[in-house]
Amino acid sequence: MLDLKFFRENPDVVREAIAKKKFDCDIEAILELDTRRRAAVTEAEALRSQQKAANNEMAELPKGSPEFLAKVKEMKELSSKVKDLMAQQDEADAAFKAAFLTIPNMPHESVPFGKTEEENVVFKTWGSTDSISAYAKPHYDISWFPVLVDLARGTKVTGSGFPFFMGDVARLVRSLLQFFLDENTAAGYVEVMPPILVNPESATAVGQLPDKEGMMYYCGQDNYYLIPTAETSVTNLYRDEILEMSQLPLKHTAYTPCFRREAGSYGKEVRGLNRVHQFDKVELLKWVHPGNSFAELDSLREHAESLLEKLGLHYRTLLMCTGDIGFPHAKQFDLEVFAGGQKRWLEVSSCSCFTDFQARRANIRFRNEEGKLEHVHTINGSGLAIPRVLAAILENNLTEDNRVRVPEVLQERVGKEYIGG
RNA sequence: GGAGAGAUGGCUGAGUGGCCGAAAGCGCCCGCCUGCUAAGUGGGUAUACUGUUAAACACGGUAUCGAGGGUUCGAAUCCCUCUCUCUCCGCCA
Repeated sequence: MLDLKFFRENPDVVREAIAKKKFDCDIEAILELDTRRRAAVTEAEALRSQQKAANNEMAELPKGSPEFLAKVKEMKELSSKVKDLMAQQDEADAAFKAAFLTIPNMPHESVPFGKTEEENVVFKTWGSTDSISAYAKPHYDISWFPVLVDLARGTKVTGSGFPFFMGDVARLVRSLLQFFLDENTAAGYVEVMPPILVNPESATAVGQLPDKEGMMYYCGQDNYYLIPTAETSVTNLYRDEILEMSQLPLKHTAYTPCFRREAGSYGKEVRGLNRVHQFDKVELLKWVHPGNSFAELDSLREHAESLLEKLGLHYRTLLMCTGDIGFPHAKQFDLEVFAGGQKRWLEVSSCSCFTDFQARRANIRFRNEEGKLEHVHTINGSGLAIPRVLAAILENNLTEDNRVRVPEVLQERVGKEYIGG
């Protein structure tokens, strides 16, 4: 969420900033709710103050004395008034808070203006189609693909979009995860294995509730959500805590399965590994000093990019335009790998800076140079998401004899130079 | 799942209806003192919201003793519900 004072004092700035995003949000109505809430607070507290003063007087009076009894009678009336006003205050408070939480983060000034994904800016391209095998084909068209990535049986066991990875592909997946974690650890990110179910408070803190309610799987019996990304649980690791400035930047990496309902998506876009409901991802997260956040975003992005480079995968980095960045995001880069068989770019990482938007919701602060409490800035990005990286490897490295050459950096872990065929 | 105990400020830990935002100790900060890191001594030491204000690190108010409800003129203190922690039993990968 935004800084309340800033919002109140600069509604025009906020209105203008979020108008560039695709989210609807009635600033006027929210300002109104704020005014109403403050009036309610002032009124209730004035009366409450009166009540407290009277109570202190009563404490001095002898218990059963006539004065005491008279006071009790008098106070009864005030007491019920206080109760009413407090209830009104609570109601006004709740209404305001709920509305305030629907305001998205403001895009950073370095974010290009644009209405749709068409207007994202290609920030960087690495490699070329020269690296792609002449025999490349869409991964789902490789003859042995249905055997080693068994979507049919996954559908039987769970539902569509829950693949079984088999044999050498399973091993390749595991190797990728280990490779990413090892690289991230070497870059100073401390490994974490978090819970993959979270409570609603955690989902709210990162901005997934109420924005993306329908995207998450929900365990109603216990009121838990399955995480759509490790960000959801790991960002909450330090919720309601005060960090030491000397700890910043705090860096973590986490492997988790991720669950996304992706309701309503069908067709070519979702064939094979392009979009599944459960997938594995390694995430990178940072908690940083507000002064460095955008430089820290760049270094995180560059690290994520280095992973693709080490795998030898042709990719591009998009600087997302205002109309395509997410609800809690101030700035966002997407990394897209080129799948040479499908001849499509597939998103494998999204690296974002949330400024203090999440930290405010999650109440993550640090003591700054002046000893005052301040919210940290949070940054995260995938490093990386498995299925589409896997898809690109399968497509781009397909050989004449229908096998797939394992990227060199993984060959030792996989124990083979070629798989499939 | 069953039985019992508990949850208080950065930490330890008092406090069973009013004068308790909360004793005391520790820690931390500021000052004094002492010819050197120690001891002693005086003071200070939460956060959020809100009002006054041009604005405040200024002054005032309210809230916060696990969470939510209730009783009462008044709740850290009494009652109910929930959550979590610990101990014992059962069950189980």
